[in-house]
Amino acid sequence: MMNIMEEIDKINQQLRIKGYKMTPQRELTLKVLLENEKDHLSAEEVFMLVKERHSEIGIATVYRTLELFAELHIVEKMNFGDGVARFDLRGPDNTHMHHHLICNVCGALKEIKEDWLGQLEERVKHEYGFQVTDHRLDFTGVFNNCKNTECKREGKAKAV
Amino acid sequence: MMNIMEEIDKINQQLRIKGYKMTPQRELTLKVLLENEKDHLSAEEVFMLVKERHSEIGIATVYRTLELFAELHIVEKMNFGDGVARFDLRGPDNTHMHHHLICNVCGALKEIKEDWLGQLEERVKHEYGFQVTDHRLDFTGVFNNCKNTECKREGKAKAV
DNA sequence: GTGTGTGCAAATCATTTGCAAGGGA
DNA sequence: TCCCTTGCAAATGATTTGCACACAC
Repeated sequence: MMNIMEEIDKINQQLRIKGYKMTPQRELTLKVLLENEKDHLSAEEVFMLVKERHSEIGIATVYRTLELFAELHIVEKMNFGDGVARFDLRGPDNTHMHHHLICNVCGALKEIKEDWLGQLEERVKHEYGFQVTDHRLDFTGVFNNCKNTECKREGKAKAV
Repeated sequence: MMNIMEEIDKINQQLRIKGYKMTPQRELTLKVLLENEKDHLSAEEVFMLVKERHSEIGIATVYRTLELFAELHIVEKMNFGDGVARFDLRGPDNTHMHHHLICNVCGALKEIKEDWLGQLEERVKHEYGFQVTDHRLDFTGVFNNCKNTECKREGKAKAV
């Protein structure tokens, strides 16, 4: 993975190209996302983490920033069924090539950082006449080594 | 696909086993789901369709019914990013073996009624020590024959 | 200055819940 | 009777919006 400052620079450029500015709020939001890349943070979680370093920020700004990042394909807005939107950084080229394993028992969420769907996308193209631009693949189940039998899916999307 | 009355009977039994009753509201909700199997209806859409035949029903009942059906694995509660939960009937054994194609241009949603993930589930099991119980696979992109270039994803999950 | 970005508070919208009443075993 | 179920209205909680102000080019 790239250096955080490099990432920020690159996204700074992306913003400028589209006529947006890199503000302290946006930069901090980005840092928080980069530093917690493995967790799939909700807007509220991002807000609290940003607030630790920049206490004047308002939650509406975080929502607006995340929405902007989603439009620019910097992050992906996902919903794992716990009632809040969660934000997942995309890859270096803003590609989306990872999948999720979600443990039913402890709620842990692990990423598979590979793209397993090349063949299936070909199949979709030929059999269904559908040109794929993005995909989403989540597996739910249980980790063999999941010890956490009492806490049942408490709505946290914590990295494993 | 099975006869609607047979389906209802079967689900009736599932309910009884768990100590629940088949009420007119539940039966109508089920009928609406079966009759619109290809559309992925939201709770509000189900509510309006049920209301046409049973005008006294309250929307809370529909929410509670759909939640119950989801617990019993009769339907699956899904989120396609348009801000509402949508409900997808499961197969005859309450299995979940279909995938989605979502057109970015017209918003159409088509189901692939096959399970393409057997191999990948094996891979997850061996490489990640994760026992899969369910999965979700959505592709977004464009249908080659999508004519609908002006209407951009209006939030409807209409069957194609 | 013009337009973009921000914080605050109020508004919105889907969904959930409390509660009193209905109805079947 | 007991417990499940329902409709209504009110509550909830995440997200969005209106607005006045601040800031950068």
